[in-house]
Amino acid sequence: MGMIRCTKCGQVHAIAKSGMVRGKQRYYCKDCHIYFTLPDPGNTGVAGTKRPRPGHIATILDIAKALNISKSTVSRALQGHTDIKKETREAVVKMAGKLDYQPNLLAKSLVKSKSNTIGIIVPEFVNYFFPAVIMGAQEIASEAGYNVIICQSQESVKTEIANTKVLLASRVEGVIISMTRETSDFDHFKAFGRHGVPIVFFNRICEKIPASRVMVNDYEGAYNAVEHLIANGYRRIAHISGPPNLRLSQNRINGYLDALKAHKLPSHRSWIIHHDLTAANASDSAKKLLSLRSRPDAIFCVNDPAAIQTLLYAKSIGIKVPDQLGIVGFSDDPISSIIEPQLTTVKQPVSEMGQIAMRILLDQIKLGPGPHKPVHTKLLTNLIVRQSSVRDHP
Amino acid sequence: MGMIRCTKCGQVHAIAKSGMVRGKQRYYCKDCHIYFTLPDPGNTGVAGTKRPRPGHIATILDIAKALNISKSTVSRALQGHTDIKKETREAVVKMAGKLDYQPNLLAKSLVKSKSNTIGIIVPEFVNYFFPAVIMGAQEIASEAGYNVIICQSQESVKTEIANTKVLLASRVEGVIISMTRETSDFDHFKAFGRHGVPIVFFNRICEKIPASRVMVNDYEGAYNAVEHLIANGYRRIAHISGPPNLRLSQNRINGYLDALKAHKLPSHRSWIIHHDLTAANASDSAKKLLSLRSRPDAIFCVNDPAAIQTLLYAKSIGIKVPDQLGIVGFSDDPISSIIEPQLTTVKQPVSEMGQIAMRILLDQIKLGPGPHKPVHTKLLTNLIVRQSSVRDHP
DNA sequence: GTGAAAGCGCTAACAT
DNA sequence: ATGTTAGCGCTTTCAC
Repeated sequence: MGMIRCTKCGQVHAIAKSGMVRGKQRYYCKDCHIYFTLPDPGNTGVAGTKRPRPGHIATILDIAKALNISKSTVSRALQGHTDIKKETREAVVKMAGKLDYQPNLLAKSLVKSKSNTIGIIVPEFVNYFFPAVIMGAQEIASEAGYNVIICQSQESVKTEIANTKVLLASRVEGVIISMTRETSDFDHFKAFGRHGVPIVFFNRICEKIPASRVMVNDYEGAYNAVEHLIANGYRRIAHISGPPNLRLSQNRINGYLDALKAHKLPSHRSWIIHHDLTAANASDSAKKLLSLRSRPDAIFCVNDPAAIQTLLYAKSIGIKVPDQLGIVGFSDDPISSIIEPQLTTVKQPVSEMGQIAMRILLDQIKLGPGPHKPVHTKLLTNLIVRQSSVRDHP
Repeated sequence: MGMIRCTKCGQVHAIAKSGMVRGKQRYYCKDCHIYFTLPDPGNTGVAGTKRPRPGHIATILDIAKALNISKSTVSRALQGHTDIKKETREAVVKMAGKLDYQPNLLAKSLVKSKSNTIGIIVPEFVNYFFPAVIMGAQEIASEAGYNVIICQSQESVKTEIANTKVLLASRVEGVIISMTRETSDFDHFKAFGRHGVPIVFFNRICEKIPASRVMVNDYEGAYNAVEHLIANGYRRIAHISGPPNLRLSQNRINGYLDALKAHKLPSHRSWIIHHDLTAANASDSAKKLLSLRSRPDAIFCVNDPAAIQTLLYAKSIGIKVPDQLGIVGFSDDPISSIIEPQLTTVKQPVSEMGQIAMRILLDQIKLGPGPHKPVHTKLLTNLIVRQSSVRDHP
């Protein structure tokens, strides 16, 4: 073993290498039965005074060393533990400030097996709806001391699956989801359940998963909207619907159909068009409907962006709204009150939706692991009557 | 020590308690010099076969045990290390699936001192602008394998400071920021620099920090907008500006003033109103300007939401746009092309702004620690002439 | 009231 | 090709 001498007996003959400690070779003296490492050559002063390289972020250990106390004490002081001497706590806090200490949430989450993080998955960010829901949700989460990771699935199942992986890997404590328009396989959502991570669906819910849901009364909202059109003298009422696999599309169609039925009005297969919720596609759908030989005199749209495209298209080809065509949307997008004529719409409580979804989720988290009874919340919509559906002389 | 017997010699007299291991009491036999723990009473089978309690998330150790290999091998197999036997890798992957293994990013980030996470701080989510920028940014981040934590400061410095703390604690590798309208103290941003976390400001930049910036040519955009108004015969041109401490407000004011000066048109102190960028406040500002004895015949607005409120207010009191009042906005919000008359606006590349900010940030991260030369990017705007500023007979 | 040490789940350097 | 071990930064028994 060369010139290594035991720190106790000074002998050289009985020394063996024995692993590494903090990057330094550890030796073992077979005579003295002791382990030791060589003192740092470049640091002949007090042992362990290794000053932090620049760019090093201070840890509780740095604070502890600086104050000559243990890191447990520092940890306790920083957490506001009661049984810590007042002066000690003050010294720790002061030193933390001096060393520009920033707690490491990753380490904390790891040791506590609790990330204090909520995941949110939404399909897009383009329209008013989802950012507004997120605002509401984030507000409640912050109040409860939770952070939020927001994911956009971009209406792609593949991305949605990737999102769930990231959230799972980030050990979120719960997830709020509005699905992709094309999601029809739900295994990736089930992974949350298997790992005890509660889910709350909103708006675009998944019925195959026993999870909590926040929706609006889509059926009644649609029913009222169509009834309103009927009351205003419209008789040939068409519907631009959303993707057929979304429950909200089905509910709104049913409300639409039942309102027609209740008033003994005809419904045609060709008067219902499913579209994919993109703006371009909505205006195509409007075009299709308005080129029908049996042209509808009113269109109820699954959401405001579709209604707005419909309105714009009608105007562009010289169809007068509301005289020749009545239009009602769903959501109350800010554009609705600005476009001319102003859009009649079924207003849904958007920000509240996010708040309530988050409250339900936090409750489930508080209840701890194990499956809980899902909560199904149905918020109320109300019809905002504006110009696009009201004729002076029906 | 009661009835505890040494696992080697079977004696009882020389046993001492010696700390805890994995929740179990460890004992020491003074005769044999060995440590041991008692076998699990409820698990008399093979030692270490403790099956996972429900709700337990599988770790690499679980996979390792199940396959009777070491966790390093599992770790390497999962990372796609080259020097792993093919069969071993396949077995590991298969078992990972069977055990529903989900990697723990917190642990990985901790050990690698690399979180693969970027932070974004924006003032709000209400208007089109910030969500659109975030979309662009997130797109680039995902491509590079980075996750994003989005924070809303809600135009509150206090919240903004809290946001920086969270991001720092989450060990984000970089941050993209658009400041609060009221941010005038910048210490909380400096913390990022001190910890080697690069920042990129966009839109609402901070000049007191030597960080990268992404902006548009605010001055030229404003200049062109005002020159366009002048070309259309407007002479008494007012300006609804943003919060005075934002650089973009100053730049746009300067462009406005210089355009007036270049064309020898008057500028009045009372024709420039600062507002706080909320919708309600914008319409107040419009009201103020339009009640002036020397009423302006055109208004250039710092952004589209303000221009839209101005337009709505003018219409509400019967002022004809563009005949009696010319209006130009900034941004090209989707509403601009829908409102009537359609709004002339200085279009800025919104999504690109997010993309470029993220690219710059990722570059700085790649360069590693240490201060780097900040990159200042100025994107080009272009004037979209619509109806709100074009008179048939100037 | 404080310290010592185990351990959260993972990676990487070293040893074999 | 695989195992052993230390350690990322923190919390939390347990011991004194």
